[in-house]
Amino acid sequence: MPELPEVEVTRRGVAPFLEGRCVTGVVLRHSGLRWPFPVAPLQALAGCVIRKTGRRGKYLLLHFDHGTLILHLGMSGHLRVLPAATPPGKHDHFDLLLNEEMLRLTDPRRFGAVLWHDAQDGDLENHVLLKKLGAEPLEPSFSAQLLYRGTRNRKAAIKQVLLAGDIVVGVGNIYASESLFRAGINPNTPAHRIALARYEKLAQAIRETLAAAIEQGGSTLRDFRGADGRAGYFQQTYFVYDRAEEPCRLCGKAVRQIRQGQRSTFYCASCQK
DNA sequence: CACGACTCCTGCTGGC
DNA sequence: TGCCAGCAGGAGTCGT
Repeated sequence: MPELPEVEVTRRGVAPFLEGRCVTGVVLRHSGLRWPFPVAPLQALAGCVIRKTGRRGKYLLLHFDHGTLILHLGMSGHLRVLPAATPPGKHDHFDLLLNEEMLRLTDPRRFGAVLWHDAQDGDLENHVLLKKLGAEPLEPSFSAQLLYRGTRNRKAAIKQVLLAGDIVVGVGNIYASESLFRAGINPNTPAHRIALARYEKLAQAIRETLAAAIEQGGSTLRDFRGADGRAGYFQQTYFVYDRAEEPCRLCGKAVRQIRQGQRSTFYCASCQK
């Protein structure tokens, strides 16, 4: 399930094949994913050059002179660069043609998105889906202070606040559990009751968790081009995620699984207070 | 505003 | 062996 590290690794994997390349057409095999495809703007991309790739939270951005293509992988989506003649599979919903190659979006569960932001509609940062997003966790704007100040009136559990994405983006269900474990914070703790010193540990834990995941994903970069790779996912070793009843890697006590807002959370009651 | 429930979708797992 | 309920999950939307 793509979280920020997977999305960033995807961006790095496909960027060399996209930046500076001219779009020769698009193919749509479905009316849309989470939202209907923006058919007219997509068709108008033929002849336009992809200037640069980017990322905001879990949104992948392809910048053109006249606007930006916004891609989201949902929880089952992945992108690959393939020969243009590659026959489509059942869940291949969108191709961006680039002469003899193409960028293909596959998404079995169709939680993903393909959207267009026109430069005439103002700054990309003001796009309805992007403007409420919190800080980028791997950029200097993210800090313990930001977490602390942002949570003074938040009584919800810290795990829930991290997932909400309005203070910091890109911390999905897996990395929320992992980061809270590394910081030694119980996921049930009301966010406004956590002191600045503990947010220092959490901010550092989030940075380290995400950076380590991106580094691990680096080995899959070449898989984003070609038909035989499994681009988009990479297996990792987790401290607590998906390890219910297994021994904590630090203290050996059984990892607990609880439900928070219809989502599974994993933690060690002994190491996280 | 803050927050929790609900929702979209398909593939996989477990129970019978 | 087959069937089906339940679960997984990002994040927008809606009701409170």
